[in-house]
Amino acid sequence: MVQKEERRRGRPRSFDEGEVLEKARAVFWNLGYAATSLDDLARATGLNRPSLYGAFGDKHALYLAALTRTRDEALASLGAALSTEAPLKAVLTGLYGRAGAVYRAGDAGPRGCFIIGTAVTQALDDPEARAVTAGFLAEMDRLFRERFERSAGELAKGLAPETAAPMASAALHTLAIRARAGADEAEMAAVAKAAVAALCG
Amino acid sequence: MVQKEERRRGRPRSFDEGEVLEKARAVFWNLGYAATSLDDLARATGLNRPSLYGAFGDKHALYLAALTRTRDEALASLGAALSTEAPLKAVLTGLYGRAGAVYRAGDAGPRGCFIIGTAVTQALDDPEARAVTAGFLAEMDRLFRERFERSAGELAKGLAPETAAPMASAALHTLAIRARAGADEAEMAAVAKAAVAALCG
DNA sequence: TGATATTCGTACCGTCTCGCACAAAATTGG
DNA sequence: CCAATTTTGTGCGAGACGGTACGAATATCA
Repeated sequence: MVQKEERRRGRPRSFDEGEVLEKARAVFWNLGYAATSLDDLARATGLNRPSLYGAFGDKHALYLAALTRTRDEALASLGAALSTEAPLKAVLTGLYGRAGAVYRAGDAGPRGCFIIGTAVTQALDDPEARAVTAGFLAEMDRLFRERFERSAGELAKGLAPETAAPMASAALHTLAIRARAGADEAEMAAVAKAAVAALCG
Repeated sequence: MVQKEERRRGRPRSFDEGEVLEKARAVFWNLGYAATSLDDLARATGLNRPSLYGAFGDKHALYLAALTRTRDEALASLGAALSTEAPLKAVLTGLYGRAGAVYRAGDAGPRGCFIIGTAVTQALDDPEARAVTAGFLAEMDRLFRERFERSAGELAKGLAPETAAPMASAALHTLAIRARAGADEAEMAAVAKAAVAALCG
C-alpha cells in the first residue's frame, strides 16, 4: 500500500521539490556548476535563497541532487531502450536518434548531456561529482554489454560484446559533445549512422 | 630572414608570454573557465593582475588565447601522427595510447582534454569558445577521414572513410571524458583497443 | 484559543570577484 | 642628463557571491 504522506506540523511548503529540482537542473545544465549563482537558481525556481537552502542544503548539495537524479533517469531510459527485443540495428538507431534530439534541445541553445556537459568539468576538483560521473559511465558500458551479449550475432563480424560496448557508449559521448558545440541535425544523424555501421557492420 | 624583435622603448617585460600562457592554461584545465579566478591565474603565473591584464586582456581573452593555442597544438600533433605511413592499426594504437597518457596526466589528477573538459561546458553561453570547439571537432574528423581515404583497405570491412572518421574522433572524446572521470590505465587501454578493433576489424 | 512547529521573505554579513587608477621602476632616445 | 615610454606593484572600489539571522506567516496539535 502506498504510504500517504502525513501532514507535517508547521507551515506547508509552497513548492514541489521535484519541480524545483528540475528547474534548478535546467540552469546548471545551461551554465555549468561554477557559473551558476544562487541568485540564478532562486530566479529560475521562484524560491528565495533561504528556502532553497532549507530544502536542499547548499549549492553543491543541490547540484549533486540534480546530478544523481539525472544519472538515474538516464540509465533507466537507456536500460528500457536496450531491453526492447527489436533487431539490434533498429534499437541502436532509435536510441541514438532520441539521444540526439534530447541533446539538441534546450531553451538557451543545444545543451548536450547534463552529466557530460557539466559534471566532467567539475569532476577534477569535486570527488562526489566525479564518483557520480564514473558510475554513470561504467553503468552505461554495462547496459550496452549485456544487451550485446544477448544478441552477439548481430554485431559486426569479429566484434565482441565487451569490445562493442565502450564504443557504443563513445557514440553517445561524442553526440553529447557535438550537440553542445552546435552540431546541426545532419551531423548528428551522420554520427549516429556511423556508430550503427561501425557496431553492426 | 628572421625578424629580430627590436627593443621596445619602455621598461622590458619580466616574463615570457608563452610560458605564462601555458601556466594559465594549466589552471583553467584543472578548474574550468568559470571556477578560475584572476587571483588563481596571478598566483600560478607569478604575475599580478594588472600585468596579466595588460598582456592578454581580460580573463575571457586569456582563456581564448589558451584555447586556440591548444587547438592548434593538438591538431598539429594529430596531423603528424596520422601522416606516418605505418600500418593503420599501428598508427591508431600509438595515437590512442599517447592521447590516453596525456589525458591521464596532470598535477591535480587526470584532467582529460583541455577543450573537451572545459570549453564544452563553456560553449553554450560563449559563442567564441563554441566556435573554437566546433572547429576543433570538425578538423579532427577531417584529419581522420583523409588518412582513412589514403588507406581505405585497412579499415574494417564495409566501413567507409567518412563513416570511420567520426568514430575515430569519438574514441578520443570518450578517452578524454573517461580520464577526467578517473578511469585507470587498464580501462583506458581497453577502450583504445576496442576503438582499434571497431575501426580496423 | 493558545502552544508548537515549520516555512517564508527581508535584510544583512563577510568574503571574494574583476577590473582599474596611480605612482614607482626600468628602459630607450636625444 | 633629461624626456618619453612601457611595465610593475600596491591598493582600491563597486558589485556579486554564498550563506544566514530573524521576525512574520501559516499550518497542526492540544
